[in-house]
Amino acid sequence: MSEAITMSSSRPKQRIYAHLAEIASALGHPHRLELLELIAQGERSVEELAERSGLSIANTSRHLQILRRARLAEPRREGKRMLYSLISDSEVITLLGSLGRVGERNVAEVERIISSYFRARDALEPVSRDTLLERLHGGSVTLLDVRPADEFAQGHLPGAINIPLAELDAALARLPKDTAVIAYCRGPYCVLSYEAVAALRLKGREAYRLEEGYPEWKAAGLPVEA
Amino acid sequence: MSEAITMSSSRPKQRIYAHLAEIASALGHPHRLELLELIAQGERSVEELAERSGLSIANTSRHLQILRRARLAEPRREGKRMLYSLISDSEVITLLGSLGRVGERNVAEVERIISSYFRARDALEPVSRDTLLERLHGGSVTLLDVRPADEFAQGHLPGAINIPLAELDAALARLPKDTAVIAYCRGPYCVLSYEAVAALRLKGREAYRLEEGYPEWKAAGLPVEA
DNA sequence: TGAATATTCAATCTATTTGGAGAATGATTG
DNA sequence: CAATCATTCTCCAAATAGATTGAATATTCA
Repeated sequence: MSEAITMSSSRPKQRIYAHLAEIASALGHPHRLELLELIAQGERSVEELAERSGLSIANTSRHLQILRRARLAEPRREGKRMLYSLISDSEVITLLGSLGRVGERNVAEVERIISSYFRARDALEPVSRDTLLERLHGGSVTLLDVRPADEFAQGHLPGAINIPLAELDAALARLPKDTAVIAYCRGPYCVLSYEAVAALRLKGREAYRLEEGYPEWKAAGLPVEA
Repeated sequence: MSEAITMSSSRPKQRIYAHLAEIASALGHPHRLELLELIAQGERSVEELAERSGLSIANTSRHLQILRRARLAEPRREGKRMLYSLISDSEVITLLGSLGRVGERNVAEVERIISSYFRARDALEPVSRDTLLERLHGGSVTLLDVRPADEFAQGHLPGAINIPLAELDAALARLPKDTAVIAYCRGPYCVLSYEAVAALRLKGREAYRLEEGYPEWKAAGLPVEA
């Protein structure tokens, strides 16, 4: 029997798989996926991450340690704060994108949530990156970033206007009335842009949602403004 | 405070992340990564998987249930056997590839194992898919599949000769003496082809390792033979 | 030193891994 | 059709690992 060989009980492979499993485990908790989405916008302190994710500070810190040990994120100290960022942002964002694609394709409920919430029938069908580039080139379109101001400040799509979702009603005047609006936010599962589009449509504006967010744009190597 | 909005405590997102976390958790154990590598060669029964992974049947079955609930693999019944296969093989293989790339890039020890074991200095530097295609086109190269015969039978690269690693010494005659050999096996971390190359070089043959395996080739949409 | 941030600890609760025993399912045979 | 066999799944029990909170402990700044 060639079992000893066929069995592939090889040391180097198993050591590699042990590390890869640690990375996958680190992605294996909803809170950590959300933390990664937040960190992907730019470096952020533990306190901010706790506030935006709704977790306690201690728990946030604990989760961050796990991301850190798996080499997905890394902190740097700035005064009393620890600012976390992704380690190879574009590789990590690609990995998260791939995870999402498997979910959308293989898990019926994910597909259901996406098509019922993020891709409403009619004209809410999201705009792809290529379509956006085309329409920006054509001219008459306003690109709207609805993330909080500090996330916008750390990087955004070239030419985008920042109006955080909470201020959208008050700041409507800053959006040209006669051009279509394309809104984006943190990523494919972030609902800020979805809600912005709904709100704008209620006001009679022509609005669409970009199907990806700032991190994916940046990971694709497209130019960003800071 | 716009916390309720900024906090992104949105239902649809959290439901999606719960599913994605389940998928990631399913990848979060070395044994399951190895099972996936085996399943990626083609459908396989619980017994075969247990034998090749070195796990007990009960444990193998348990792990397979987890892959099943995460919608990464699926069984079909054939007589008394349950044959497991990947659900969207090319998406799943892409995900595994992306996981591997993050590991190679971010985890120093993974990079170390790979370059010391899989990429020995000199001429053992692995051959890329493009190089393979080029050299196949050029003619004088023998493509060698060193996986077990049943895996070969379920699909292999066009024109490949199958000599399972265990039989390599005995079957040396089947390899043309004057052309270089490029060997491949189950995937980037599979050691069969590595050992085949080492063995062939001991016999004075010119041999190289393809840096990817059959599943990656197939997932890339390239033609396969069965 | 005191205030602000982040990490670690202790405690608790829950989930995962594993082998072994046995149940369930489907094939085979008398 | 019953009896038997092969294969897979489930349940059990013990060990291990993970998640969460509040309290205690660093670390830095003023």
